[in-house]
Amino acid sequence: MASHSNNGTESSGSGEASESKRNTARSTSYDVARLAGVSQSTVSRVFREGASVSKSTRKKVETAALALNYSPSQIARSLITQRSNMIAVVITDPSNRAYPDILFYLGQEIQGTGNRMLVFAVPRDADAGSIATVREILAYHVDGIISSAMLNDEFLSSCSQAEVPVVLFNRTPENALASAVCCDHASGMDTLVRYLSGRPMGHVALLAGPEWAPVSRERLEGATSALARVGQEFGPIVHSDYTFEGGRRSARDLLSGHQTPHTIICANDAMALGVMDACRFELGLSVPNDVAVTGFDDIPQAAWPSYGLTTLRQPVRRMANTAVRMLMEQLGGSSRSGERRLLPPEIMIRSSTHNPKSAG
Amino acid sequence: MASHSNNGTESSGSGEASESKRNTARSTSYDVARLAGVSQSTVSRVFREGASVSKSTRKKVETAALALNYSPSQIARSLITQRSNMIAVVITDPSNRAYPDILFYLGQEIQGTGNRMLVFAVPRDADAGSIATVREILAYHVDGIISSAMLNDEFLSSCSQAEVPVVLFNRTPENALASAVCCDHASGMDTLVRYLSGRPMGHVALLAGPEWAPVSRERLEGATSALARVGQEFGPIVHSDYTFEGGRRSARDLLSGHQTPHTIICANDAMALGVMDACRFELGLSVPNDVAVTGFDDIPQAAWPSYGLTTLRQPVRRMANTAVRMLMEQLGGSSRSGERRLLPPEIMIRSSTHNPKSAG
DNA sequence: GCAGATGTTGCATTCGTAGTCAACATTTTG
DNA sequence: CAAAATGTTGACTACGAATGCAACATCTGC
Repeated sequence: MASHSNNGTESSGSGEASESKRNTARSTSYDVARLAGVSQSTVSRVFREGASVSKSTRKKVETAALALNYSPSQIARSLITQRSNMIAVVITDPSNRAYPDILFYLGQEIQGTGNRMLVFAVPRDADAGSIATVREILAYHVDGIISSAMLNDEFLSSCSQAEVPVVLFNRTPENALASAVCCDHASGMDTLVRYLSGRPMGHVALLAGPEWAPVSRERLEGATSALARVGQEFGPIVHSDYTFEGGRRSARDLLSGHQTPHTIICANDAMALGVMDACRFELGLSVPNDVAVTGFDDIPQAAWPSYGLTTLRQPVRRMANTAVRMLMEQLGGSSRSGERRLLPPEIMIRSSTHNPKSAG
Repeated sequence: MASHSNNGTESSGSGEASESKRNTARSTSYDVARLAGVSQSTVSRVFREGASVSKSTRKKVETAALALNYSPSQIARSLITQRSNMIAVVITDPSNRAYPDILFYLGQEIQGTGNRMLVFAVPRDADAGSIATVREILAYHVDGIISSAMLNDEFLSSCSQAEVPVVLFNRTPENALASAVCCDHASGMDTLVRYLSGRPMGHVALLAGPEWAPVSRERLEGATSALARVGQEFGPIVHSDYTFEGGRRSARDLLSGHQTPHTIICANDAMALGVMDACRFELGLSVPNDVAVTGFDDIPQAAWPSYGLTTLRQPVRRMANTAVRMLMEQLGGSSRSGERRLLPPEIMIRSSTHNPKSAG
């Protein structure tokens, strides 16, 4: 079936002395035009939406294009149309286990809009805002930017000047130069605390992530204000590193003192599961009878029977969908920059906490 | 001569009168040239490696560029240099939990080479090889392709014709049109079986993934030939769906018969952990005393104390590094297409199997 | 059969940068 | 100081597709 080597018309002999200068392996609209016996403009029109081409001409061109395995160069097209159909996605911090999922879902959603995802990985969050990075991104003429790293004002105003809309992912901008879609960590913590407060909570300890992590900070603040709101006092606040091991270590510290907590609210699941293992296998404590534990994220293993962790599910998929949609709306002009969208996490009640229903 | 956008020359502070003809938001090399009082060629040279520019001229240009927030357009540059500095990465099957990690590490590695990752997500593996997809990818003038989806010959020969090297990721091509880097599932299974055979294995059952999944097939075949090689008979082969739940169901089926296995070799960790939970919490069996269980992948929770799953670690990070390096070598001309690189997985011996050392 | 309306097509130009070549400036050498 | 070698710069064109405009073809109504 692959007979597309030298199709008829013997056109190769028609004074093609240019054979020697064939340094490009790709065929161009001129090649197609010559083979189809039309002008380059016509070829261009065949490959554009809503251009005026007669049926017979279109057929000739399509046949020629197929024979030459031609498709219009997005690069050349971008240059003239000022649209690249590429969306930049900025990520940082290779150690953050949330990024693979975020990247993946953003890729899916961007693909769904007919655009492509161009990935920029910056070593650390702090570097993300640098002027070198924004230059590099804008150099690719991307149509928009979705960033899960914080971007500073200089970065954002460069984008604004270049008329490239920016949507921040789980980061809250301080001005209207960017839109944002975030998980509503505070309302999530409020839901969780409200549920927990259906029974006596005893001493409450908080296990936060790294102090510099914005997301951890939001979760921590959400938890403390929620606790204050229901009039619940709370004990020590410990910072750890978001890992399973860190959770274990912190649990040992927390529970070896003389005033041990009865409830531990953790800033992510990995730490919460570490806490649970430390309780059960090292400290001989029962979860939830001696200690209630909660997490955040709802990673797959939180649902496994051996844990059954009560946690909050960050709606990554919907957040990705929303981020991409917001960007598209701005590109289409039907929406302006500066919009904020907060998506509430869903509470997943499992066996690591007292279930009010079963407690009645 | 067309007059390019005049961003500089007179202080743009209040001179927004030229707003009307300001159709391009980005400044170009002409703008910089005018502001610096040099030619466009000179500006271009300043931004290229190893070009001959005098010190004073370079300074003038750099100052002007900074003032106009200029950086060379990658798009225009790609058009003329025939190099885009973009690597296409093809992924499929959103349900495969391995993809986020692969995508992430590939992104990191590609970034490390000074290139960018352009992501193409195709709905199903079968569509990946379609001619429409390859057209789309080549339209972006990508310098190379890394695909974790199988690509057919038509796809590969299109790439070959366009002189775009292809590296397959965990897929074995049938010809020399593409290179490949794969996890050596067979040798991994061999290592695992050799380790297991240090003691009597009893009845051995195999829990495979979906029948259509190439990776599952390789793991299964690797296990059966390794078992045959050590003279170990093996019992039923069950196909499941790679999930925790599927593992649980399969364990119930396998272990409720009258001839129950003493060793279950699973094609991935999720299923293996499901098997372990079913054994312990539903069937009242001890792991490893009644049943030994092994997995594949070494997902984080395999190492957690409550499981301690013996498994094989797919070296995703090194595979990503290798894939990118192979691509770069082909781009640099120091290597040709058709190369195969097999990276052996690392065996992680934990408590879900009898450890020969502790058994002595 | 003809004027006017509509539909198709080609020419020439444009997008922003790289790179060739020739002109000019500067330094080195005899 | 002249001649040659070297260094620096600018004019111009190529890359590949999109598009305004004009030319041409076809169709409509009378």
